[in-house]
Amino acid sequence: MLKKGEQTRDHILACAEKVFSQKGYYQTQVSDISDMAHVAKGTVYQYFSNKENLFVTLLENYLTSWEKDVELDIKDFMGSGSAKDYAAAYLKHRLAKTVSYFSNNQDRANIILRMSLGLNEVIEQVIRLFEDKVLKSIIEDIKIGQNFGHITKDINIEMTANAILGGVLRISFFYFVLKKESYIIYDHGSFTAEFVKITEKTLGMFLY
Amino acid sequence: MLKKGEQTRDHILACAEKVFSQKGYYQTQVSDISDMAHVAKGTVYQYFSNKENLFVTLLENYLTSWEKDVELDIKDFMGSGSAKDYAAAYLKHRLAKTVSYFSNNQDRANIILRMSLGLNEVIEQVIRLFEDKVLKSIIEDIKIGQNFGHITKDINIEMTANAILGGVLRISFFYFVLKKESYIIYDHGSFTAEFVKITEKTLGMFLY
Amino acid sequence: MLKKGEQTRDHILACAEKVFSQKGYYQTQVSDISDMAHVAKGTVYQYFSNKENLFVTLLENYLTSWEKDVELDIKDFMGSGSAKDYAAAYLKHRLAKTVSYFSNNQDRANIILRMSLGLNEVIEQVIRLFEDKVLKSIIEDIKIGQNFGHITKDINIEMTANAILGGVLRISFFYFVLKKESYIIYDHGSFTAEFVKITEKTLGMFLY
Amino acid sequence: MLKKGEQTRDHILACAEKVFSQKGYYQTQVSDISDMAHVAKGTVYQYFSNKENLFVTLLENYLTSWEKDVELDIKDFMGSGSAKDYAAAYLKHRLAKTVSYFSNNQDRANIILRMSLGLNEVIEQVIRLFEDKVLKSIIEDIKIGQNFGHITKDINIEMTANAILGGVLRISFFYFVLKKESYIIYDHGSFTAEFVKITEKTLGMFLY
DNA sequence: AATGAATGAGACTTCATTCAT
DNA sequence: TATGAATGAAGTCTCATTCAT
Repeated sequence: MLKKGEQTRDHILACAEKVFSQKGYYQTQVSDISDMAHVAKGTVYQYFSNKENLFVTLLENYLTSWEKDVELDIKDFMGSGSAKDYAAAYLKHRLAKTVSYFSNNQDRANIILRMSLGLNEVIEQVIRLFEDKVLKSIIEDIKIGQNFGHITKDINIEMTANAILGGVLRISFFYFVLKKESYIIYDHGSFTAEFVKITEKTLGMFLY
Repeated sequence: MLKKGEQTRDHILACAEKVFSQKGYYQTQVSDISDMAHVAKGTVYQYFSNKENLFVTLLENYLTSWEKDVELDIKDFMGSGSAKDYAAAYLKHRLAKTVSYFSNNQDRANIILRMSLGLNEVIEQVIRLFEDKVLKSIIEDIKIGQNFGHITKDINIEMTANAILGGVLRISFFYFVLKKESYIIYDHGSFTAEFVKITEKTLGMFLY
Repeated sequence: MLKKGEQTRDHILACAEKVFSQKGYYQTQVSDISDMAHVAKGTVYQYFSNKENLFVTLLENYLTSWEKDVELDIKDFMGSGSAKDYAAAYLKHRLAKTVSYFSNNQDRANIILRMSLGLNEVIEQVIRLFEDKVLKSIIEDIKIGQNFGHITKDINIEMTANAILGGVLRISFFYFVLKKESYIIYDHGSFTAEFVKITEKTLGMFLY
Repeated sequence: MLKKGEQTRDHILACAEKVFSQKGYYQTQVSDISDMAHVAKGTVYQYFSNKENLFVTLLENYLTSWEKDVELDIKDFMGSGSAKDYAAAYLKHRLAKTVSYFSNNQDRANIILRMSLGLNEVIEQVIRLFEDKVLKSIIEDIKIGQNFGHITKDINIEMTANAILGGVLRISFFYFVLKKESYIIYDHGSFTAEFVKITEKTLGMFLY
């Protein structure tokens, strides 16, 4: 069980997420957050050295939780056939998890995909860390795929990885932030399946 | 030849582009712009009702100039073979032009792809207009492709279009904003060719 | 006892009264007020949404305090003879109280009688409310006087009421704002008596 | 006939009167005036050293024109009976003329009665000059009346003069600025007659 | 651990005035 | 005589941050 202090901190963080997602970094005032959290402004400063630190804390949590989310859960793949099939399933898994990651928390999606860009150097650095991590994981996955033979070797890995990252981010933003209503028509499974199919084509998987 | 007033206005706009691109919207002060333009702060307000209006004017100009840039220039396609070939060339043309659009002016790329996001409702609306326009043009191009037969009909058009838009934006951002140095290794033609190739795969063009 | 916040607010209001009275609305800066109050500029904005609101708050307080001041205090009239005498005394009371109201606080007099006029629509409205209230109270008193028989019925009530209102305001302005030194020669009672005598004549009281 | 320059100057002055009357001194911008006059802002400064000077010029013109208006036009009184009657008629004449003065130009009335107060020391001084002049003329008229015997000697001249001045100003303001619609019900003659009747009572004329 | 009144640097914007044409 | 683009001092207001309680 969390101590009183921890609880307050987490509550402030949760409220900050909502407010930042709605208004953006510069347009939210610390008082918006403290108001929503029903604490005094000063209390926010007991847990976070300043507004930027509060925002960056959110972003860092996102990075951590994304890494945890896309980690392979080994039992998902037990007994899934040949090594090649295994590797393909692994890629799908990671793509699906990343999409899920955004669809599961739309404030988070909005902050990462829209609200964190071009703010200032400190924040920029953190968001870049996030994108780098995702980009590198895609690149790694592509290389694994090439080794296992379900992805051809004649592609521009970096550019393709960026194309896929762009696709993930844009589709997440489009369906989970901009057009929530149009996302409802999908069930989660078929939505992900569609997305994976598109990505497979971009990667040229199974085309031979 | 432009009148004095027009000249000043355009000069301010050009300086604003540079400053906004470097510092972002909220971090640039009107005085940064007037300083760079070597005019008094008040002069900025003779031409633009406020800071937001100045920024929005930039964005609106971008929309207009993108539309003009991707317009088909008929002589680019003269004697390009069958209708199907023609249509495919047309799609490539528009993709290539959009990528060029960003590579040709990096301040512009920086502003559109990074600095305009999540600022406030008015600005958001304009940037959304931009993205909408590009998205719609991709959707239209896909449909044309399907009619001409070089794009299969069994794809999720909206999601695919978003994947491609995401790819365009991310790749532009990555190579023209983030990693300028890594872009230099490409010549423009081969860069575009790579990009088009990836997109063709995403679209499943010529795969039958 | 007042809370800290209330105290500060009242203190700011008191200083604002002094400064507005000395310099007028547009010529006083918020910093003049905060300086005199020995608080930061921002503190003024904690209690008043803007400069206009601060000024209007003053004016509204004036309206309230005038109403309270001219309210009949019943013990002032106990045992004062016939109904007619009573009614006449009542009128005198209210005239005297209004004059006193201005003589008791010269900053207030200065603000109401000179500094609030022609400023802007919001402020104008409040000051008009004040004048309307006083005018209506005079009209009412005249009608009562006519019913009791000490004021003749053959007068133009509205114009007479305006003449009296103009007289009250001008005399207050002249003796309490412009020519304070010349007011000193009067004691308060004889000054008021003189004023009431003039007004009685304007009203044609007791002329038959 | 006026020269071109004189014409422009007068035209600016006329427009300034309208705008100052509508918006008040601080709320009107020099550009409001130049716009209405269809001249450039710079042109205003060819004829008036600054905004204040433009306003003061208006006020000074008012003073001059009032003096001219209330000057005795001797033929109005030819053969009007006894000296006493003559003197009484003279007083009425001046009161009536002053009321007419305001009713004839409502922008002027608005500026003098409302828009010139509490602005700044220079302007204050001019408006004070105006009021002083009118006050003195009333005082003088009262003394003449006392000499001729139609005004009693047992009145407080200064206070009475102020009461009358206040009445004139307030009634002018009320009927010519605030409640124009209610003034229309009067014909000018009967309106003035009512007003003079009230003033006579205030002065205690003919009460013996 | 929490409060919230107070701070004050600094942002945006206005507008009377100037001056080269 | 007229113009209107340019100026920049000065004003209002904001809001992240502090600190005594």
